Amino acid sequence: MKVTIYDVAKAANVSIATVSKVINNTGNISDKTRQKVKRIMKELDYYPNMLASALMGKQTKTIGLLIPDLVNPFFSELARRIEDRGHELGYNIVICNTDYDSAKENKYLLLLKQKRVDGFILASGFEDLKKVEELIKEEIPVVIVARDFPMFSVNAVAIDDFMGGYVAANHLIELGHQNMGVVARDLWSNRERLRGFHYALESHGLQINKNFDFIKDINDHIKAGRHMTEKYLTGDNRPTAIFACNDLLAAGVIQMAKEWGLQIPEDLSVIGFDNTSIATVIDPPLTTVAQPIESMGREVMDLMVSIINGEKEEKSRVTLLPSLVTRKSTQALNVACKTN
Amino acid sequence: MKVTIYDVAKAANVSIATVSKVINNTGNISDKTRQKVKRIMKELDYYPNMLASALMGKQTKTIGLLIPDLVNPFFSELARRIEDRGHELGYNIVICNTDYDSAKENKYLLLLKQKRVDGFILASGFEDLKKVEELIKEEIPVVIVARDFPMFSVNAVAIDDFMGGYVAANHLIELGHQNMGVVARDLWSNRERLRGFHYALESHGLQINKNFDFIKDINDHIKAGRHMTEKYLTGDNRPTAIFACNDLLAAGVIQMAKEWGLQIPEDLSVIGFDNTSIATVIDPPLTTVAQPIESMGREVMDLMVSIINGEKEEKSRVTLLPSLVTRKSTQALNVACKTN
DNA sequence: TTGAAAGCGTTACCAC
DNA sequence: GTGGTAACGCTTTCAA
Repeated sequence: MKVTIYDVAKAANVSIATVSKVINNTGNISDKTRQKVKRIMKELDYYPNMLASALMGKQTKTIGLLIPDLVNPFFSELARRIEDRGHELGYNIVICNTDYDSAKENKYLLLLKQKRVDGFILASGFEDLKKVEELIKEEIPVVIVARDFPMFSVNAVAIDDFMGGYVAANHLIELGHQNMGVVARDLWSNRERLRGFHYALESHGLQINKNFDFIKDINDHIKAGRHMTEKYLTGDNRPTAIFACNDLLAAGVIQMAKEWGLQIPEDLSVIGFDNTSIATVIDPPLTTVAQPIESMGREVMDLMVSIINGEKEEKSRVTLLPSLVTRKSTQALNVACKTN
Repeated sequence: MKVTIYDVAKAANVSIATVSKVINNTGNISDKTRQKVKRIMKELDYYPNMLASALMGKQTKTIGLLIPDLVNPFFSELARRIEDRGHELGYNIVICNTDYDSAKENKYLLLLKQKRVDGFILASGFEDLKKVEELIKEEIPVVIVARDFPMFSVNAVAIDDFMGGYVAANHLIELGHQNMGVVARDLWSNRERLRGFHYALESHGLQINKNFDFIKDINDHIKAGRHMTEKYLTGDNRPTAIFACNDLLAAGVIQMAKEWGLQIPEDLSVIGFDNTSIATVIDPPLTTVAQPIESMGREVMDLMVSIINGEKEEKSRVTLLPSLVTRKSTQALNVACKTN
């Protein structure tokens, strides 16, 4: 059988209260007994049952992470950074792939509440915010990450998506592009990026390509990027540059453009978003708007822990700034292109 | 405060024993009380505290997954499939990035044992097997996945790595290649793949390129692939084909070869391993030896659950078979190449 | 068909 | 300094 605090107490000839105190470094106990108890614990290969201590009101040292899809490199990298920081701080991460499906979100939420996780980090869609409000009402720590946030008070860390779109647009404008397509999903963050993109264009008297439409295909970003690109290329008034709202979409754009015999960036400039590892894997290496994924992971975990420890009175929002990473997939508008 | 089974019992005018029975569908209770209790649970928004029931000997419905690195697409895809199947079966997954670091492995193992996870799935390196033996001795369910296994009795699911290497070699041999390089790490699975590769070559009287060496750089597979490729390209007796032991390494190989002005596959055939999502993202699309990641995830989780439920008397091993996925990065040896 | 009570492995308060 | 003991929220026998 498992060895418990009783076994240790008996073997050390002390009470369980004493053992508990040496485990937690609380109370006053003589150095002699402390040493003895520690020795016995080693000998018996005893390790405390955290379920029991959590039942007594201690933390479970476990955080639930709800994320749309680990296969998406942005999220797997984010998950990795969150887990890294969690590990440093003594927390384990339970990972949940939601697929933007609110039924799954709810199932996970309930299950993890039953397991008494110390808090939730939500990277998921959560277009429906009732559940988030519920958590807050139940006083369960929540932090939202990597999506922009609702109008009510909630802890969050995210980048300025509006600015990200703005940066992307300015880069293309500086390169002389005037006819730009966008590939985006109908999600909050993508809408914000689009808004920023629009904003930059408008201040230069430009508009995005008429053939723009939000993509519907949720399952496969690459396919979606390909599909939307085809639409741009078959349509009249072909864009000379495309802004894809994430790197995966951009990969699809590039694939399809190549299949059409276009050269990137000579015939079409492509800019992505996220700066995931695939940006350097595809050919040409992708110019993209970088999210500081590592900092985001760190910040969100730090924020979570400070909330758990009651160090935050007020809700707080951390906004990180995106930055342009220039690689080879964008270039100045080639005038010859206009004949297309 | 949290609502407990006592609150429900009081509100329903029954004992907590009765409430417990309706929660677990055990014992005999009249339909009338069952309905009443259920109604009250809803009204009070009651959900059972799983810590308490786990303390009483029930499962925690949580599995620890130790994996080297979520950023590696092979592992993130595997983790996703495991989590998917776990979710279907009512289990949550705690994810742990070990970076092949046995100190981290040990920390995670201990921590999760304290949290009384129902079992461990080990995708990590675990070249040191003492810890695995310890788990088995403690009768904690363990399944090893995606690495070949030690000489002692342990549950495992993996592909036949030897055969994978063999398949890769045969493909290249059929294409007429005679001078082949390999890019591999000094890990069990890679060694097996290499052994299979060798075996196929030898039965055709061939040997791998003399410049072969295991790569040491652990952090960055792409960089490692690039580096090893450079070695092959600068050395005399240049290979006409390269077998990279995973897709990421293959991506590095292709990058470097292109930088040297080589055309893939005209000047150099490249074959990868894993068939992760990046195989279709890079250019040209990568010919690779596919691991059936989805099946692996499913099998490993199913095996884990059957062990937890005591349905397995003996240890079992599931060996899945790799298969060749032909894309554009390999082609028949171009005779003109030999002048290189 | 229902309920009382013992126990799961801790922590924390209060005596001694 | 140390120990007894009442929680924590649940499951499970055993009586009623």
